[in-house]
Amino acid sequence: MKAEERKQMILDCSKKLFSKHGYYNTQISDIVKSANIARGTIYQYFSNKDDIFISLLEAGYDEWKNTISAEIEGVDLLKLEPKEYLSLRIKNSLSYFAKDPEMSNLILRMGYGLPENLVKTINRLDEEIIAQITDEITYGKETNILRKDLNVELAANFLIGAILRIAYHYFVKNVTKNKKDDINKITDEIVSMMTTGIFAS
Amino acid sequence: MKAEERKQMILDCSKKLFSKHGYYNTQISDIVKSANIARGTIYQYFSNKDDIFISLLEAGYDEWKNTISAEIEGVDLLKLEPKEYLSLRIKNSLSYFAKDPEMSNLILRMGYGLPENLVKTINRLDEEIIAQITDEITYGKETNILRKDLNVELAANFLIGAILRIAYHYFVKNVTKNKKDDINKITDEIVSMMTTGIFAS
Amino acid sequence: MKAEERKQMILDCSKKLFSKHGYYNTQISDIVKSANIARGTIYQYFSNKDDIFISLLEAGYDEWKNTISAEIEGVDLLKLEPKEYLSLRIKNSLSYFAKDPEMSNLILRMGYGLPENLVKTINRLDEEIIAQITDEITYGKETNILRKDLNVELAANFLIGAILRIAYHYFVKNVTKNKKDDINKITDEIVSMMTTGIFAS
Amino acid sequence: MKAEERKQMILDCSKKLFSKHGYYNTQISDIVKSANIARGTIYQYFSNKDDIFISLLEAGYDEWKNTISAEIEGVDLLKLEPKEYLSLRIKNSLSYFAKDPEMSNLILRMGYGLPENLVKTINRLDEEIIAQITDEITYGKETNILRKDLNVELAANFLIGAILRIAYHYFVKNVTKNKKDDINKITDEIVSMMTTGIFAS
DNA sequence: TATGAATGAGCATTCATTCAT
DNA sequence: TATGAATGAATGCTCATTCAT
Repeated sequence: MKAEERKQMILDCSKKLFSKHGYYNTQISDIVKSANIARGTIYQYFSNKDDIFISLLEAGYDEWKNTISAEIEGVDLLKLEPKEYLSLRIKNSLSYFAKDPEMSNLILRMGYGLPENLVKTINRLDEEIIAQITDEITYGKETNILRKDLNVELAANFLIGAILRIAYHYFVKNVTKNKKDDINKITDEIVSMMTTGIFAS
Repeated sequence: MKAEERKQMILDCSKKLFSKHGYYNTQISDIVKSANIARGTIYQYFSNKDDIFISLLEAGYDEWKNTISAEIEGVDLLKLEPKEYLSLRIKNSLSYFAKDPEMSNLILRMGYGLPENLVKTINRLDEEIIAQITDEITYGKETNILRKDLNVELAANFLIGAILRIAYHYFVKNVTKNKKDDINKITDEIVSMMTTGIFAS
Repeated sequence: MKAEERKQMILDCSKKLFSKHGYYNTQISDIVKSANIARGTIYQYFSNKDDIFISLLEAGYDEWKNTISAEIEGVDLLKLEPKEYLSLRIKNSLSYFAKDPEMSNLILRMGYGLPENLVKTINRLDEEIIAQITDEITYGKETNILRKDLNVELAANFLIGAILRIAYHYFVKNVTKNKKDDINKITDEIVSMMTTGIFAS
Repeated sequence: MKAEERKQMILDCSKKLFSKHGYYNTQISDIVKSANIARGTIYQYFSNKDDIFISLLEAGYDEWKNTISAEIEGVDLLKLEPKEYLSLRIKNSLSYFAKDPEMSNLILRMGYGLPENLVKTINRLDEEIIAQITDEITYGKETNILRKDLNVELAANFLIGAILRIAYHYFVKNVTKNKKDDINKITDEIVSMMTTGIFAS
């Protein structure tokens, strides 16, 4: 087996294991067993455990970005209907994630690298939150406040995903000084997007 | 110091440390040092390291849910303008996260529990994705496709948060059989929400 | 409750636990829970864990010795038939052990204080040895070498008990210089006892 | 050093230490120090501390059983005088224990696995019991009840070993319902063996 | 005398990485 | 280049004992 092939094989095995058991619960010994190579051999291809994980992530993000761009080549953005354009972009991303659930898990899941029982707890708590939102959206549909054709499950995940990301971006990663103002502005913008969308009329 | 106070103090110290260094890189010895108690004392209040982390998460989610609900009490949902209602709900959540960034970090950040250098890599890759989306939104504004008043940074995070969450929900957590159909349906729904919002006209 | 009564109650609880789980697997916290007293109280009656165990053993051995002697008082040794005398002595000891199995366990069992799975292993190995001896005694009876009325199970335990004790006494506890001579002499004496008994003809 | 040799060396070092200090007071760190290997190396050969101890016991019992059987091969049991046969068997066992006192200690000693001071106490109490029996046997000889040529020390250990083993077997391990009957029967059998031996006349 | 929270030394085990062959 | 035995720092948890109340 060629060096490049072998390196790729190690990455494939690692992806499976990291995705299934998380970073800390995947041991080098698991990887070498799965790849059917000797313990030391792995260090001929990667400088350490981190290096493997990072290689995977870099490759995953790269492919994601390429997937997004690739199919847009040859399409004149300005000739596309705006909605079609957005649609195309979203479809590309979703296709990428749908194609490779293991890599998607590495890129998307929260709390990877935690012990299994903690992950369970997190999932349970998360589901409680989603349930609450789901109930409200259902109620909104019944009372004719929300569109009858709204997919409740999807809308709930959409909203929670958007809002949590924003909360993390503005209040954890970049802590702003004037939070109160921010909250109002941010809220208004979200509401505005959820009301009239993002397109110019 | 009363037992309840001491337990709370341990939780506070743990929250700081878990939030800053993640689950695996926070050692029991760090916590006891920070709480200025003896190694064994912590096991009088918690049965193990997991228990501390779980206690924190449970409390955090609880407070989040209470924050959401609390201020809605006494408000007649049906008497509120739909947009006002949505606004109130979002504001409550954001307020909660803005108020306690450490807990927010535990609840919101992806990849907690990973070694610090991996988190750095993830953040870098994430930023590259956001940059790409940001560019496109900016371009969309310049070309009058998107609303001139759109906050680019916020819209980018909004979109990426919503889409990643949905990708995780449909393609990692609940793997569907007919992915192709799903992708199309999901995409249409997202586009629809981003175009005409979620409200009944 | 009087101090003396309470001390006795602690000893009773300890005896049960030590007998059931061994020295190392009986924790002070188990004892205080079982005795329904506070953690610190136990140290008002005993200086430490060892002290409790030793107190139990001392009391047990004392009672054993008393049981042996007690019923002999008033009996003129020389007026008793030799066999009756031996019989009385053995019966007294057996009665003592039969009366208090928990204490007997503390005094008699080999390997107490070991983790449970080790004890299991020891028991298994011991049974294998006994099985081997049992087989031989059975064969000896069938071939008319041994008395037809011999209780096989009892004889096997009798022999193994006697021999192991002697081996321990002469070769572990008091290591002798001239082992070869010793082995021969010891063997002869055992055979002699097993042939014509211990009594003067 | 070959793998098999190294494993054996670890076992040898462990045997010494377990025999000297007992199971609980022999630490893994003591073993690795004594074997002059790294802490982790021991776990390449044994899965845990128990495993080492069990390996030792299994090997010890195996060798014991082999020692017993080995030298009997080629000897026609039926052509041997009964006493010679018994003699051979006992000699074999004693030889085994005399040859390897450390292993013998693991197999024979009561209470291994207890803290050193407890073992001391047990030994003291045990000696008191033996002293009492010794005294009586001496008296029996002086009064011509017991054979003049009886080795007092040996006979005392013989009797106590046999009786304690039987007590443990019948009253601790297999608790019988009708103890009183049992005691009488057992006593009679013991007395019978100590009077006319085990052989068919 | 009784309490039980606090203590902290002690220990088995894990696992990424090295390096001689 | 491949191997896999050896390494040893690191860590969560236990539990007998103390002591202020």
